Amino acid sequence: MKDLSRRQRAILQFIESFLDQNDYPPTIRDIQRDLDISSTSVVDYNLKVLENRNHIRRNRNISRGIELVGRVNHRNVIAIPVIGQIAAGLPIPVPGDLEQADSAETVEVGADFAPNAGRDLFALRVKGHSMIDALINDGDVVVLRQQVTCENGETVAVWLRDEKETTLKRFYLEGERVRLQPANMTMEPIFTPANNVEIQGRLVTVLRSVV
DNA sequence: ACCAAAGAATCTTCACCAAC
DNA sequence: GTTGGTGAAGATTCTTTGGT
Repeated sequence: MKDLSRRQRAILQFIESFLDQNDYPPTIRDIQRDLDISSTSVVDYNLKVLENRNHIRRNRNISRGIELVGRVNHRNVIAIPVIGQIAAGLPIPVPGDLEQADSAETVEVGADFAPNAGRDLFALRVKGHSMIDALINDGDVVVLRQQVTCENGETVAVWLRDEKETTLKRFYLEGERVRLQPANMTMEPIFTPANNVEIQGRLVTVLRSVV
């Protein structure tokens, strides 16, 4: 905050209080009017500075494309419990006991990411690089919707009874057997009898941790 | 400590564009 | 025409630096 001019702090504060009062960010002209600035260029200049210093993000393709960095708008956020890990060779907790899952850890995603989300969402932390073929890396969190059926082509977490493994793959039912297709085309799909497969949930989104 | 010069940061004016 | 936004050019203010 110390690296900001008085005007930049005022703009930042205005955006914050505007977001509190409304569910959408202000326009450049809103800021200009409220702070008694004579030109939109001043606002734009200061927004650029704030953007460079990582206080805000801007989407210039859309109107009202200002976003505060590091601020969560709780009205539009869903907290999802991280109930376990997903890794080759390790079973995952059954997402039936969501209620009592002592998931101290939760992840927050924007409501836009998971429309119509209810209590049926859960998250798993990816352990190891076993799913790098699905562009999912060690430490990422996958958000899944709890369900036992799915459409062909959907990416799902499946429990393989015989192998005692959980894996995240694209699901194709082909007669009596199931093809579990990795995202990476150079990798071989897994074929397994349909009754060996137990669908745990469908992939909703992947949260990548950038450290 | 004081002051002036130089450079950086900030602001203004004006013109312009695109979408509605 | 209105709204939301950008860009260029130049003016003003602030900060730093160097000389005394």
